[in-house]
Amino acid sequence: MDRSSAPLDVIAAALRRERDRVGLSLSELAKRAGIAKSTLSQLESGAGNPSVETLWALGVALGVPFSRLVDPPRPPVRVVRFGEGPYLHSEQSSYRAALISACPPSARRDIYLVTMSSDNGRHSVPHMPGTVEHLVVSTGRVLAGPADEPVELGPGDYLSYPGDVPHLYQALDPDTVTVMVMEHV
Amino acid sequence: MDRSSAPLDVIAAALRRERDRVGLSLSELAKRAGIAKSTLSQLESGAGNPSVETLWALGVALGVPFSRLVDPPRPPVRVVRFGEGPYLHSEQSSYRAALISACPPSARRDIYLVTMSSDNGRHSVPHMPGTVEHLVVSTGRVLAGPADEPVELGPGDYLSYPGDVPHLYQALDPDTVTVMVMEHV
DNA sequence: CACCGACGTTCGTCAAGCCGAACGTCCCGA
DNA sequence: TCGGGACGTTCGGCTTGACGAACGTCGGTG
Repeated sequence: MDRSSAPLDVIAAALRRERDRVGLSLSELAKRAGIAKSTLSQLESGAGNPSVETLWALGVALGVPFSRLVDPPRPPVRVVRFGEGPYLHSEQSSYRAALISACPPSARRDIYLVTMSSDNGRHSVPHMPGTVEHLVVSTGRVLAGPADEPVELGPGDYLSYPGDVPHLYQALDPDTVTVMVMEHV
Repeated sequence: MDRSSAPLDVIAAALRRERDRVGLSLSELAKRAGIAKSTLSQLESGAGNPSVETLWALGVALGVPFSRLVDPPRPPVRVVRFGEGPYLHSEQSSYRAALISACPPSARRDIYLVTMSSDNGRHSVPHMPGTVEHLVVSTGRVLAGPADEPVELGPGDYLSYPGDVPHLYQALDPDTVTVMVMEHV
């Protein structure tokens, strides 16, 4: 089987990391998870390809969500000043979306700062299946949501909807600003 | 092994669901994932306990993140009007954080709308390990970040930092509003 | 200094995942 | 009506994950 993108070594690292964060010995963790310590030893050394149940049991015993074991780690402090972000200009002139926090390798969300100076609106084609969009309006009024049931929003309002269907974003005032979280699941 | 909380049936259901969402036949999906269709057949029928590699390959072939296969489903459209959220009042009077999008059962982020009318600031104890906080300031100036290296922010500015260390949030102007995404992994 | 317990690793056995091949079913076109 | 193709399921085999037992190492103790 192709192991190029396989998370086996990531799992190995995560197991070690989480285990000594919790402060458990290998033997102790194995006992709590109900698996043989030989098995755990091999997994932590990078050998082997655990079954879902085995990994699940380890996640439970460690008190961490399953996903924590299959993709990695830790972020630094990061600041993006207003106007600094790498802006994605649309061919529709007035729309600008700044990607202020891109999805790290296997994370699950992007954060955009969307500015729009009123327009006939922006229609978006569906994104990846499972995507969810979250909007929080900062300034101005906005019409957004699934193409067949858009919602009008004002400052401070929040809206979420599936991103894997056609949807739209339309400024109703000049100079609107919205925070958008695109959640990839 | 204890199968009470094991996600095997969830996986089976997810595989079927995702497969016919994508519109692939069992044979076709097996081919693309590089696994035997007999294997896939058993998995979809709920039998068996796939290895991580097998499940990973299926996730890649389906174009869905790994986690999508071990925990379920889909969100509706949801709106929270400004001021409607369930506010978490702090003992420090001027701080209000509205949880506008709570973390679904096994998701990975909460979204808050934080309003603060200037104060001597709010110090927060560390959250769960692995937590990351993201801030986008809507109005006013804010001093926020890890307790040992806070950053001053203005409207539109973005900041992220580990949430599992002591950190602070302090309004520098009256009536500040910030969108905060608390990411649990 | 020898003993004992806890640690993590290694080894042989058994069970189970994964595989390819063969099978039964359905549908469409000759 | 028959044949071909795609579908999903079932059946031996080979491979490999998971197990318990035994092992070498380290620290603390009588």
